[in-house]
Amino acid sequence: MTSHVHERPLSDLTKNQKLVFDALSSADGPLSAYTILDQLRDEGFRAPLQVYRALDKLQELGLVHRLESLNSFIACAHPHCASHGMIGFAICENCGQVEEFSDAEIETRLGTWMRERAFKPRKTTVELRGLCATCSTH
Amino acid sequence: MTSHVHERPLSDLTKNQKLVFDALSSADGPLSAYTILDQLRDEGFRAPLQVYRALDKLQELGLVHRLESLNSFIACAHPHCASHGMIGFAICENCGQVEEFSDAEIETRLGTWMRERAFKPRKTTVELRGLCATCSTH
DNA sequence: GGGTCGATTGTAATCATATAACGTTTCTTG
DNA sequence: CAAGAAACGTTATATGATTACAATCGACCC
Ligand SMILES: [Zn+2]
Ligand SMILES: [Zn+2]
Ligand SMILES: [Zn+2]
Ligand SMILES: [Zn+2]
Repeated sequence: MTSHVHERPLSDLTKNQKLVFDALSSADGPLSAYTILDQLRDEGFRAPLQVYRALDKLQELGLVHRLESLNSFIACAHPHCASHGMIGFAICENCGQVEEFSDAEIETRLGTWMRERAFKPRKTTVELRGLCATCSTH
Repeated sequence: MTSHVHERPLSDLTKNQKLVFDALSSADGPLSAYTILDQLRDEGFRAPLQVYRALDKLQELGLVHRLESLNSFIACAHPHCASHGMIGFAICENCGQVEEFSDAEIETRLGTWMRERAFKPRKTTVELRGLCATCSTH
């Protein structure tokens, strides 16, 4: 049954998808597709497409997010992000730390803007780049 | 005198900067760096760096914006965008149209979020991808 | 004019990110 | 089992961005 979006359990992930997801989950920051590829060479990964295909699926499931301004990927910090319309990221350009957040007010505001213009959203990107609290005081 | 940021008039742009800016201004949508390069071959452009260097400067001056989710660039639709902290783009994935906007409320909200966490912003990216009014009804 | 310094330019080589194309394998369902 | 859908493996290629180095230009001062 696929008439609506299920919460597919992690155990339903394929081998490659699980490997990529685990790599992202255990990382302490975002990873590029090619970094993931390198980390999974020992597991049999040979080509970028193996990573990109897994990433596509994981993003579809809401388990992974793409950071557009970094061309890299990060495991979702929340349980069920697929339900959110807007997800934001604060990215520290010094230490690489990424904080994921959402804000109902911003979501509403963007929703209003789009509705007024009959713009039908598919994906919303909000990325703040700068220095985190720790890095901005050093 | 360079003790503070001047509004450098367009006439102060160098030859390459002006060429790149004109290419973006006369385009009806965002252009990639390599598309710009191709368009400027007749003007003597030979290498990507000639484009990227001009783009860097133009972005610094607030005359051009980078669309992170498209890896491409667009001339600013407003006179003095450098003064805005937050600029948003609504990008139609069907026709390529891009609408630039700003929203004081969202800006405030993001500002609050960052201040509370002592996050020092350098660049804020807000990009809505989807279908414009025209394309979503066809 | 000559000297100096910073910004800009030209060019080649290289790195980094992402997809196309094609065939095979595995999973699911009837 | 048959048949379609999804995932996979592999090669080649497309697209986007930077490093490195030498040459040139422009503003400024002596
Ligand atoms: Zn998330
Ligand atoms: Zn930091
Ligand atoms: Zn602008
Ligand atoms: Zn459209």
